[in-house]
Amino acid sequence: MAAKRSGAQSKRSQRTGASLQSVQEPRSEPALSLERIVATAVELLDAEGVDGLKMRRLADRLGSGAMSLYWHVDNKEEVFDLALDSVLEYRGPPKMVEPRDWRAEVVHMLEDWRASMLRHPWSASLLPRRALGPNILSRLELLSNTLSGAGVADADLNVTIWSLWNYVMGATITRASFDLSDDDRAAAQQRLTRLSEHYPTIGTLSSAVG
Amino acid sequence: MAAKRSGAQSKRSQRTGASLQSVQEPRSEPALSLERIVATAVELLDAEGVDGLKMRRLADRLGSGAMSLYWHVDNKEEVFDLALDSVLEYRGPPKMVEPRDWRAEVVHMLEDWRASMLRHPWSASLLPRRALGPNILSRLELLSNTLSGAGVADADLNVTIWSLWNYVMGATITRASFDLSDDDRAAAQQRLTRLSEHYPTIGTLSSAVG
DNA sequence: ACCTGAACACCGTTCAAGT
DNA sequence: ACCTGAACACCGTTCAAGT
Repeated sequence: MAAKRSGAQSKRSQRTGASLQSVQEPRSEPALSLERIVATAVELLDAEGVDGLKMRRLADRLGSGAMSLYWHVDNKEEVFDLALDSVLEYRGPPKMVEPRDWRAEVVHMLEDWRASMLRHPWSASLLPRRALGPNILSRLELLSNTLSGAGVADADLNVTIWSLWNYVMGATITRASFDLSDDDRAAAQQRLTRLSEHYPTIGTLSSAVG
Repeated sequence: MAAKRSGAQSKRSQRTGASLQSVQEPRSEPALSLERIVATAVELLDAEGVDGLKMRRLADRLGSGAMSLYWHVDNKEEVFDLALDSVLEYRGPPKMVEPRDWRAEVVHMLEDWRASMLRHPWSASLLPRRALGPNILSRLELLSNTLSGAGVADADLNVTIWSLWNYVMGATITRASFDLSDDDRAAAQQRLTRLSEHYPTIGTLSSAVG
């Protein structure tokens, strides 16, 4: 996903005095691009969570000045939206199955969707609060078309789609937030067991959420 | 919910010079208390959403200095946790039904839970990311006990509870985020219909989410 | 015990400017 | 077209102090 086309001018090479902390950025950075910004934002979100994404930190990782981002992007919210949608891209079902089985196709897309969100735990809790990007809209469109082709009446499409949406979100969002960070997870676990004295039955609840 | 016991000393009455913007705070404020802080935080969250809760703004509403909050509360996160849990309090099923029907009891608690979250749309998206407070733990405990009493084997309790949890969350979280703010809602609606050209079927999706 | 203002560190973003 | 640092507004929180 990282752009690698042209070599960068590395205008800041003259700045390197002692190059103490330049271990993080080994070579001259490629030019800034929306693609690279989004990919790096996803990395940062994976590593540090939603609160870890700061414009300056993102710029640092990209080896650029903090303000350079604002030429490619309007504001931080747009970074969130782009990172979120980029993670939800759907490449379609495996080519193996040619006999178009609508049920298998729906299940595959939904399971892939859930897997994508679990791979990037911040995305699940972000998704309901942000506008729907093109990739998630594509998934909904595919779902809609497949169900429609399978014979679901137009009048029922709405409820069907939102039911599936709700099902996947419900089966994912709690599970994903358990994976948010090891610290939180450990703390939550500890808190649960500590409170098990006051809430006897609940104390035995494992974290097998999904 | 607002504490009303003792009159406050109103030490800042001597400060009022022209009292231009004192329309918002009609009388001498009651003393600060955790109860009052949490109740006001909920008000603020209802009115302005998650991003609208700032310590200074909260203090303003309470008619106190910004730093006074920090005597009652460790940090902003604790305010979130307390506000969230306060909104999830369960007062139990109506007294009418004496013949303890476990199914009715479970359904009532879950529907009440969902209704509570929809009444405070910020709470649904906050719940999966925060530690479980005493009120939500009480609900889980009640659920656990009721199901157990109804004959659900201990080995199945875990899966049962989390399935119900996931179902309620799925049925609530998307719906709640539609109610987050009228601005967002309108923008999302407009965005959906604008994008309906590229995604023909999706464009007809109404917001009848839940 | 309870409250306060000044001050600090940090962060998103504007702006005027550089190439 | 693309990038930059200085500067501003804002926010959470520390601290030393008041009553």
